Amino acid sequence: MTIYDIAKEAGVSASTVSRVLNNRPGINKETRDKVLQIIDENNFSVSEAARGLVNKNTNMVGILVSDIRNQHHIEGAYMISQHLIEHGYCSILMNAGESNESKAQYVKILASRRVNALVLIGSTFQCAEVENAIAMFMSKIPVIFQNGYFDLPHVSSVVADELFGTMEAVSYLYSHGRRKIAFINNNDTPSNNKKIKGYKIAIEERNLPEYIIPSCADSAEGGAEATERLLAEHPDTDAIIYSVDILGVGGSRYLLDIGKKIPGDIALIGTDNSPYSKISNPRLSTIDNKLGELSKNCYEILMKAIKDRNYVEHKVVLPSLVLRETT
Amino acid sequence: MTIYDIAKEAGVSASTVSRVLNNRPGINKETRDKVLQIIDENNFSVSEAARGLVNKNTNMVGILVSDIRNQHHIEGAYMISQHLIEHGYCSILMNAGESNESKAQYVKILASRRVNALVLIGSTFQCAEVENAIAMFMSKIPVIFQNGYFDLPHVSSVVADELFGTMEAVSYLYSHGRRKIAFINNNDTPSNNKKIKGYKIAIEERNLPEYIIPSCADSAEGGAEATERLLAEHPDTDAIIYSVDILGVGGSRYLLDIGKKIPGDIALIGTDNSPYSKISNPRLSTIDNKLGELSKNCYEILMKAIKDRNYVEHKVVLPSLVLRETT
DNA sequence: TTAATAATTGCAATCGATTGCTATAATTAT
DNA sequence: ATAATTATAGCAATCGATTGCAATTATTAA
Repeated sequence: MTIYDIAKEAGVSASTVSRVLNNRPGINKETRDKVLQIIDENNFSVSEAARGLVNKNTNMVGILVSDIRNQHHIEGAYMISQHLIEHGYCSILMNAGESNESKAQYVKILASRRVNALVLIGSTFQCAEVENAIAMFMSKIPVIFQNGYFDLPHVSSVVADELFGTMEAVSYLYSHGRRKIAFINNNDTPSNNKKIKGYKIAIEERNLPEYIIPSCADSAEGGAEATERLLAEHPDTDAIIYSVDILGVGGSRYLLDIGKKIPGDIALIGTDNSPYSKISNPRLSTIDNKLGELSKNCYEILMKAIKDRNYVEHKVVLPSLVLRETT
Repeated sequence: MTIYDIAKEAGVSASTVSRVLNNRPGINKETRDKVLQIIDENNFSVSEAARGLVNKNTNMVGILVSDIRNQHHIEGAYMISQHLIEHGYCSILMNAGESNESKAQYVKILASRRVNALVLIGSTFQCAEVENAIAMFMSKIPVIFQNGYFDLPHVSSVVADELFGTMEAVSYLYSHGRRKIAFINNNDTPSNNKKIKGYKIAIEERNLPEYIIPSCADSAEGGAEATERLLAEHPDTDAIIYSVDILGVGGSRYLLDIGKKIPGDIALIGTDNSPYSKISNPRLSTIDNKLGELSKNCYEILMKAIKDRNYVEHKVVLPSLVLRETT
């Protein structure tokens, strides 16, 4: 069913139907009502694809998420897509896959769909492949990168200063008497690298020993296992910072199981202030990277950029410590 | 940049470019290479909208999720969209909003985008508004409803027999000596109603008292608060079934805080075998509704339905108990 | 050497909308 | 009653692709 079918039934031309559909002036009320009635009777809905073709505007925004199963990412994507819908835009939410090549591939797919803007959520997009894909296929449309940065003139960014966050955590632990502060990392991402860097700087500043577990599975089990590894290597550890909360949840569980007191023997700080940190037992202290605020900034920039294709902004938000039962 | 621009630069017609783009036979290798080179030099990507217009096929599938922040929903959506991508389809993932009207509205939006199929994830879609919207605007394309059922000839469904699951939980608790078994519900959804129904049947069968808390906030705090309410009303409660795991996590926390032994004094069973149930302390026993299996069935049906527009299937999967530390 | 066949490529219509311009009918002014 | 103006509605081109059919050229057969 097309506007021609509607036109025929209503005894008018397709132009008239189109004008009714778009509330254009200069249509007789009777004609308009008649057309509206036929549209309603036939459950007709306009093809956005055809409309987009002539308008050169798809009203679609691509949201690329590095791991859609990540609570924070999805929360950000959720906020953005809600706002988009309210403004008449439709969002194509995609999970970008593991490899850099596949991530770049998704950029190309969204370019083919001619999205009006692109939002990247997740630091793992920060790689040459994606940067190139954006430079090649998305150079004409606004891009907002949440949690990462590209040196491209039309790409806005919103990042948490994770280096600062981790430094704050070390600082807090130190000021409460901890001297053997460890860092347990899950995987190698630009975001985690910043955390490690912050940790190293803060540790070095205070002449403390560096206890780093560079990688482990991204799960409670992984956190438990890494904590076990850490203690085997450095039994005198008296504080642990985890690169993500879920590791801390598993870690605290393990430490309790082997009879350690938390925070008596060992203090624990996770990262991200995730739901896990709130419900874990004991409740996990955490570095709050203000992901909510990040997302909020992200869609605010997005909205401005959609209106004004040349709008670009770079925003940094400062993390803060949330102290609960593990410190 | 369009195929005409490419054609001009390559000194051929647009038809030729199109044939190269689609790997059609009957093009001289030299011509093909030349065209490919120009395409590459210009970072050209085909407009899927224009392509979809003539092919009457958008290669897009709509995935409507009732709450994208729900870990299970998003996991299902993730699995489906991964498979779609592998098969050359693009998925439009949308969060459908609270009200039934807004949910129906989203169906219409996706219809306008001319998706090739629609996946509904979440029992809350089971309402007249959405059913009507589908009957009106999506009557020609396959629809797969995960976790709910519509009496429409072209709508497939995949559901967990939650009634059975809750009955099993009661049965288990009863056979382990519990006689004051309560049910705590978060919100009023078709899915939860089935759980309550199963609870009531199983309770009645055994002539036990019905302890029901009909609603509470969908969070750990909500679960704690509801558990407190339950005990105020029925201090003799010796087992609780929660409509979702997160309530049980909050509940167990509260019970521990007031000095109850778990499972000594009170046994706890959550629902859905979510990550929360695995990491909570103590680890929560749960009714596993096999959401993973559900999603797997869902995309299998989806793939068949995309190939054969008339394919319809109704699948029921049986939940099972996962026993951990709270029973 | 000429006819027949095969290999390439282009023309033009089409998909489902939108819109500038023109044509016609209805009003109002003179 | 005629001219000028306004209100409506349609024609046809356009957006960026795809494809059946025709046209041209190259190749092979007779």
